[in-house]
Parts: sequence; C-alpha cells; structure tokens
Amino acid sequence: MHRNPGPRGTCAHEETHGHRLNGDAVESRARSYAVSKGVPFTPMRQSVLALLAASGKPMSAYEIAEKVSDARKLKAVQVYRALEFLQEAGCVHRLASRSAYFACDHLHGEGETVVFMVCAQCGAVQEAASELVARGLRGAAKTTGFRPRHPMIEVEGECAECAGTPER
Amino acid sequence: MHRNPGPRGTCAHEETHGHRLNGDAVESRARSYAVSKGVPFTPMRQSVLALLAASGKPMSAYEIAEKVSDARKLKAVQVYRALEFLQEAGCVHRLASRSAYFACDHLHGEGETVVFMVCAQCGAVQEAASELVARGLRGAAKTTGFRPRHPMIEVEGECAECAGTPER
DNA sequence: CAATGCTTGTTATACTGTTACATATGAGAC
DNA sequence: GTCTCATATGTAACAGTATAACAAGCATTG
Repeated sequence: MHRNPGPRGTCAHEETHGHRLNGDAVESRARSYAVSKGVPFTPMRQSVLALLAASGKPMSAYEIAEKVSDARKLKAVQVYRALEFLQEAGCVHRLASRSAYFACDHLHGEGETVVFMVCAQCGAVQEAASELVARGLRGAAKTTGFRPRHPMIEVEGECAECAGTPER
Repeated sequence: MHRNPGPRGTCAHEETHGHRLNGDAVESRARSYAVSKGVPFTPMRQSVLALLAASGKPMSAYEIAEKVSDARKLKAVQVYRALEFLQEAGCVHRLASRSAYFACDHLHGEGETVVFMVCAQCGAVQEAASELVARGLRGAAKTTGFRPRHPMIEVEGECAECAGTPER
C-alpha cells in the first residue's frame, strides 16, 4: 500500500489515500479545533462536515446548501460560514479548479506539500503528500527567489476506476 | 509546428522566466495557431492578447473588458470568447486560484509539467517547468493508478520583490 | 447570388461568493 | 436572576464570474 522509494537524504515520505474517509475521525478533529479556539462545534458545522464526509467527493457550496436536508433550506452564506470554519480546522479543503469543497481526514503537517488528484470524469479526489514534489517546487522557486506559501497543488486527470471504464 | 524542448530523460531541466514577456512573440504564436486552425486572428483577439501581454499580470475577464479601451466597451461574454481562443492557442492561461487570466510566451511541451508561482501580494506570476515536480507527481499518482492529464499547477507565495519590500 | 461557416453583438441567466444588519444564544460578571 | 459581551444564525441584497441562446454581420466558396 505504501510505496516508499526513499530517495536519499531527508526522509521522503510518500503517503496516499483515496476518497474513502473516516467520518468520525474528521469530526473529532473539527471538535478539537473548536475547543482549541474556544468556539462551539455547532449543528450547522456538524451537518456540513457530515455531508461532505459522507459524500467523499467535492461539492459546491450551493450543492451543499441543497443537500443538507434536515428540513431547513440553507442559504449559501450559511454554508460559506460553516466551510470557513471547517477549512480553518483543516477538515475541509477548497478545490480552486472546480470551486468545490471536500472533506479530508488527513492531518497535514506544517511544511508538507499536498497533491490533490482530481478525476476529471467522476470528480473523486485523492491526496498524496510528496516530498519529491516539494523539493521540485523549492528548486523551481529558488531560481527566482520565490517563496511558496501554501503548498497545496491540484492536478486534473483520470482515476484508475474511470480509466478502466472508458465510455460510460 | 510545435517545438519540443529536447533535454529530457532523467536530467531535470529547470527553466524559469518572470513576468516580462515578449508581446510580439506571443502574438505571432497566436497568429500561427489561427492559421493552423484556418480561423482569423481578429482585432478582438488581438486587443485582448495585447492588453494581457502588456500588463504582464493576471487580470479577470471583467477587468479586461473594462481596459480594452479602443473606445468600445466590451461585454464579458466577448472577452470570454477571445480568452477561449487564446487559451487554445496556448498564449493565455487561467489561474484557477484567482479566476484570472494571463499571457505567457513560453511554449509548453506536450508532457511538460509547468509550475505557476503566484505572488499573493503583487499578483505577478512566474513560470517554471520542473522535471523534478513532474517525477514527483508521477510517483504520487502511480500508487493509486491516477493518470495526470493537465500537469499545470499553481502555487501561492511571495515573489522576491515583494519579500524584499515587506509592508508596502 | 446563395450557401456555409465563423465572428460579433446583445440579452438573459446561472453560478459563485461577500457585505450588511437584525436576531438569537450561550457564558461569564454583577 | 439579569446584564453584558462575544459569537452564531437568519435574512436580504448585492458583487463577481461564467455560460446559453439567438440574431446579425462578413468572409469564402460553389
């Protein structure tokens, strides 16, 4: 499961996981963050996170608003507020390439460079932390003095499942 | 007629250039593309490209519509149409993280992995083609069978100029 | 000329995200 | 208890981004 090519020097840790995630784990991380900030983990936040975690795929804020169907129809702004909290908590990320949000149970380290691989067909997201990519970015940046800030990168492509099912 | 930058293999070729670009070069590439497609390189397309090339920074479609100031006020939809052509021609890229478009005179090879470094402060974009990043992505993808399609990645950070001028 | 194919002009609309303000709720201070 | 304060929620309006649909223009070609 874990490939570790281990190119010399600093430990290159390559970890990958798919879109099946542990809802309880991600929620407990959100709760911890709420406690650390002294703010409540409200039902609103819980609902949005639970929906994203259960879906396992990126959703737009308006999709979320529609599908958080505990009777009440949420307004987009409410969803955005919940998402803001969840992003701060590190439980949810935004995919700029799709203007969509998805839950993630991977606790990202401080300087870690995370790669989000987005399937163009089914929308599933896989994450991987790649030290090799991180080094490549640092190398590219060094020549111009650029300082990478949020090393979160998105790559479009085709997941294994969709590649195996060409014309659906 | 696409030139394909040769040095490949295991050798990591790192090429970088800033946001000063050659307006004539990028326009002639657009013209070549137009010829190859048998469509005209119209004044509309020329204006949008010229503005982007002269600015050297990413601009939103609506900004472009305002600033293409040859008397006529462009509608957004017209700008989007021009941008569509220019993106196909490879002269303009879209920055998903900012919903902005910028001109680029770098002819990207087929399987090349390009890194766009976006300064969070001034908005300037620097490009670099990194073979090391490409290898990292392939490695990360291989573990899950993911096939990267459009290896164009965006990294936010701080450019050397802005880093040297902390509070402007 | 007529037909075709592409570009442009115009209107409308959908999607994404934020501002502003009123109200509610919960925890501590008195 | 109740006052106060900070935060969360509800609501409306709006700003910004992007596309759809269709009419009209302008080439080139048969």
